[in-house]
Amino acid sequence: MSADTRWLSTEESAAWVRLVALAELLPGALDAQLLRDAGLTHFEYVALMALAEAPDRTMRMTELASRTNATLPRLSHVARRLEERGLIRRFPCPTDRRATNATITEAGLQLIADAAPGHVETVRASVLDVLTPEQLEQLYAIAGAVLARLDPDGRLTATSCQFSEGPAVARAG
Amino acid sequence: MSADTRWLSTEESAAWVRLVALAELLPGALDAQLLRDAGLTHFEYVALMALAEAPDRTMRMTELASRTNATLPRLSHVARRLEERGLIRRFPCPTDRRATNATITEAGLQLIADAAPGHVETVRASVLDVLTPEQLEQLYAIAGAVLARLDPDGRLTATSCQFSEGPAVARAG
DNA sequence: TCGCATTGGTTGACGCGACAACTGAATTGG
DNA sequence: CCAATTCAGTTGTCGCGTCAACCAATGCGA
Repeated sequence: MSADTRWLSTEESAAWVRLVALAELLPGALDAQLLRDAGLTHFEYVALMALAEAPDRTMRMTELASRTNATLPRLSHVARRLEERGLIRRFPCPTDRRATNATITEAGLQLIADAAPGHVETVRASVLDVLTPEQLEQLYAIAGAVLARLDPDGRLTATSCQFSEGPAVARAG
Repeated sequence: MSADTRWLSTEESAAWVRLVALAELLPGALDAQLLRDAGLTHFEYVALMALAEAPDRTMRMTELASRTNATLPRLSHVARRLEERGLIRRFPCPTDRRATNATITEAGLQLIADAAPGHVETVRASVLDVLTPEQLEQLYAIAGAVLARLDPDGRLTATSCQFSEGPAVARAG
């Protein structure tokens, strides 16, 4: 154990404290709005959105877990609840009988289509609209660098949980 | 309901996805290291550190909750566990008999003193050391802007959970 | 000084996520 | 072609955080 710890400078400490506060408060804010307006956790929303954007609206559990930065047990629990609510369906994969495929139902598509505008509004109000275009780019780079450390193998880091030109639902519906 | 939702641009979506992934993965990483090496949640660590740095190593529950971005019920539960472990003590405030004061014990001071180097090491390895000084400044500004939205009244946003020149424990012990 | 709203804090119930254990299917090595 | 390992997924248990309800003390208005 090295006794020569490099303690944090004032600037480092200040930035770190704010990042920690952000990481603490952001998830709660997202959950609060979505639960209130759509009865969905932010994680559930992201999972449903990922399915909606997938080919055939279907994805393997493992891949869905990767795309949503979740462990497999966690996804399994969430999938059971979503299935009980009729928002997704699960069925064994025909080519690999170990695997399970999940598909979003019409009810699920409808729900996220209804939830999307309010969610995007919240994301804009709480984050995107308070940043300049340069800051947006900086955030992209900074988060990318940190994620490279937190998820070295890059197996996680969902590539998409939003939309550039409207929800996939609109195109797929 | 305004039907004219401003969907996310490609740049916005990319930055947002990374921020969400960061907020999802960072807390788990911090908890994992601290639990493994010190048997403490990151939240418990922050709370103990706040007490260690407070005058008389004592703070009102309400203020401690503010400084740690926590709700009062959450802090109350955590405080009970910490007290059962002998890391803090609670006693009624003499001047306001509604209030409760919390004090960190010697055992608590010892524990965070032991835990601090490893934690700082993790913070450096996963975040600080992968950012340039400019990025550190950018992160400070970006997180500040977002926090102003998430916590408009500014009641939360702990001002310190780290140290510029070594842990307060060293000075106070 | 009485009545009422507010503040400070605790408690209990519930839901979600982590972890470990487990099942069954596929792969690999001899 | 069988044994051992790995992979995909589910389930049960436990701990933590949220919410609502609650109690006690304080402040405040009339």
